[in-house]
Amino acid sequence: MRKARVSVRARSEAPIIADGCQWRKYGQKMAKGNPCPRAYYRCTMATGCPVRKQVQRCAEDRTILITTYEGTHNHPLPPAAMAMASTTSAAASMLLSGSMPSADGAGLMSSNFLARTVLPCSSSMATISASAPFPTVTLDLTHAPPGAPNAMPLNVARPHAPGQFHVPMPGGGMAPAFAMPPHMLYNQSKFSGLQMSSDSVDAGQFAQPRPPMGLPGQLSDTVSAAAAAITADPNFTVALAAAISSIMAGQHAAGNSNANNSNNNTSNNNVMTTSNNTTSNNTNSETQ
DNA sequence: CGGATTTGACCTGCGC
DNA sequence: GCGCAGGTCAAATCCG
Repeated sequence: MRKARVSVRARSEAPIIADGCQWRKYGQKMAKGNPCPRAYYRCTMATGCPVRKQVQRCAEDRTILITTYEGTHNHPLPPAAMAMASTTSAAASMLLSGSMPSADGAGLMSSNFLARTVLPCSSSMATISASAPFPTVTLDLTHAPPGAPNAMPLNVARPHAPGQFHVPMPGGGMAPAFAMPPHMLYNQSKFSGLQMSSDSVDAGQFAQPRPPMGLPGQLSDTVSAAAAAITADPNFTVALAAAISSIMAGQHAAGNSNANNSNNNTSNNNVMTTSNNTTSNNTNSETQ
């Protein structure tokens, strides 16, 4: 079963993006063709959490940090991360619904549709790769929001692999992607869940102690606060990284829950839901 | 002293 | 079959 990956290209001076999860470094290798070493991290927020991430600086511009997430959290994530996951899960759903073996045509088109539908306000660039060994969605945050001092057209220098699908997000800044009201975020998560499998939605999405339908007031407040914090936080990549982690978690949950109905999902195997996983202390909330 | 990081060795998959 | 590159392991080391 192929694993879906979500990679985030972000401009960061720090050696690693603080995404709210606890990571333990377990290896480092020099990648061919890149003078910068690639670091391997494993999630240590819960014992046995299979989530891993690779961190590598872009060879073309070392201020860009490429973080690739793989796997799924098997532990709960805080509501704030869940809210972010709702948005990013949309990107993941695009990936999973559009990167299937036969996704060269219609699949990618639907991805485009989803991209425009779900992330209408983001100026970030979502790249869906259907030809890669693993279905991969790349969120390119190197396009800083308007007014950002270090906004640079880095993307143009990046060689785009054939088969990759770029979805320019209309809108002003990337932050607005998270500026939607909480119910919107939740609807997004439902939407992305519905793109996949109903089982996934039931089993994986929001496995936290809360009603499956609708957003309780308390959670709504939390999410709202999180969204506000995110939008107000200049360090947007932190938030996104946490969200990506959550996405991957959702994928895993979907995969698990789909174990008994894989025949129903052959066209979109392993779709993700926003699920249960969650990063606990999000850096955003910390910084607020 | 315990946990995290470093780093060389080892394993595995893939291309030639 | 062989060599290479990516990924992981685990002992040594570092740090709070």
